[in-house]
Amino acid sequence: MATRQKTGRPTLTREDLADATLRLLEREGPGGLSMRKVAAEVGVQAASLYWHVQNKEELLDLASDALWEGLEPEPPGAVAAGDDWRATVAEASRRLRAHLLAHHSAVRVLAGRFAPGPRALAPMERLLATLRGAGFSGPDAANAAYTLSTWVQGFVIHEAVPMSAAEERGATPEQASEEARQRLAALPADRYPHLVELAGEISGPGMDTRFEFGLARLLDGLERLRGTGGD
Amino acid sequence: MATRQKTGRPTLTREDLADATLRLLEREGPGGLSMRKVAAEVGVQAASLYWHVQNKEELLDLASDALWEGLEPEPPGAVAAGDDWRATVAEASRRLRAHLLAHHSAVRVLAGRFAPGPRALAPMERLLATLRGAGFSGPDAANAAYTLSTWVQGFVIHEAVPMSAAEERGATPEQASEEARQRLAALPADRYPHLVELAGEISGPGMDTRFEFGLARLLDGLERLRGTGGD
DNA sequence: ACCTGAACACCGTTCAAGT
DNA sequence: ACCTGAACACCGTTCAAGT
Repeated sequence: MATRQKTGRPTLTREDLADATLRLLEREGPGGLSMRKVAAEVGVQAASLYWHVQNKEELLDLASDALWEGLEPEPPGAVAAGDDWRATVAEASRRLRAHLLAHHSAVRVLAGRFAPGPRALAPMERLLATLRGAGFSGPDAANAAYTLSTWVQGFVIHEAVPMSAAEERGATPEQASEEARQRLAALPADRYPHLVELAGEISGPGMDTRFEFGLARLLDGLERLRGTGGD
Repeated sequence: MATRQKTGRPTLTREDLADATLRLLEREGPGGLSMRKVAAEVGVQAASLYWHVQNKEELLDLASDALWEGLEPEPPGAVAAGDDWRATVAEASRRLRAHLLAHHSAVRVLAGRFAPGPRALAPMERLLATLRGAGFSGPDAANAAYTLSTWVQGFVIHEAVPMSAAEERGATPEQASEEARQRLAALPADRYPHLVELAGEISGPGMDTRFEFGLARLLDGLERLRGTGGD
């Protein structure tokens, strides 16, 4: 009894499994994930998953691709064409960061699977279009897009991991960053003079500022490559 | 019988456990890791690990910190002081990438744990020293170091994951990147014109070129912030 | 202080069997 | 074509007990 028909959908999709995995990850955190629980989440026995998916590995790959779902394109009207490629790229980067951060628990688990899946294609295409429209050559646009997206993802991993870890321990991000600051400040000043001096700057949590800093440097570097630098 | 004394070392260190975990990860790949196997690797029963470590989570954190071991400082004499901060930072970045890539299997598993542990302190201190020596303010140096290291780590994750995944399937990196290229080239050209056009550039495997591209952009952006742009 | 043996609840995966 | 039940080998973790 209690077969799947009650959901109304004819059969289980691989997408359904990916979504269920992501949902479970957000709800129970890392470690709360198992084939049996994913199966339960979609109303089926664990063994049934192996009809749709080869193994857990493949399920996690599907989930990591599903992470791109819901990343909205920046509104095209909000930004002028031509020379304002900087604003467009900046906005896309900020949206990507915010989107991934909204799934920080999943990011922590899926970080080791960041590889471009089918759902990452559309955002990548948009970024390439912006860059080519700004006058970058094909290879430069490809390299620039790669640099930007690896940076944003690396940034978010570093942001999401302590966030998710602190959450598990029941601490706020502020508490966690204050602890980090104290650890740095307590270091031997003769061996680590700069870490001690800059403990406050290093341990955040001015993450927005830090993101904008990196973004601005990257865009400046790209602008210089592009040849002209004025507005 | 067969107690630990035969190794000569008095007792098991947390460092020993971290090293054993890393060794196991490299040797058996992701999925070949278990408390029982780590215990066997150090010649002990699984239950004994819980004397040294709270749980598997903590063991993996130790291992992710051990990943920084063996990262050699760039030779100070190889690079002139003062204005050649670019060369020093570039060399440090290349060394970090090479070092992490030499542990790509571990990187794939530990990617979701990239947070600064005790062994990451020395490299970070060196980077900060270089940047401050180049004239960056404290906050700028802290932000620049953060940007650089998140980027390198994000880059390496994207490089290591397909590498390690291909290895598991018994394919070479070249085969894997050729497959990726074909998948991109086969996309509908009306929806993804740029991805199709740039399939070759995007799927690599010109990873060295791509790394140098990102590094150059980042350094250019930092140089501009620093104020002057000559040599 | 450090390690073992045995146990518990749970896990990923397979496979013959059902519809 | 899709799902189940039962089974297998293995897992993380606890805990009383040993030395």
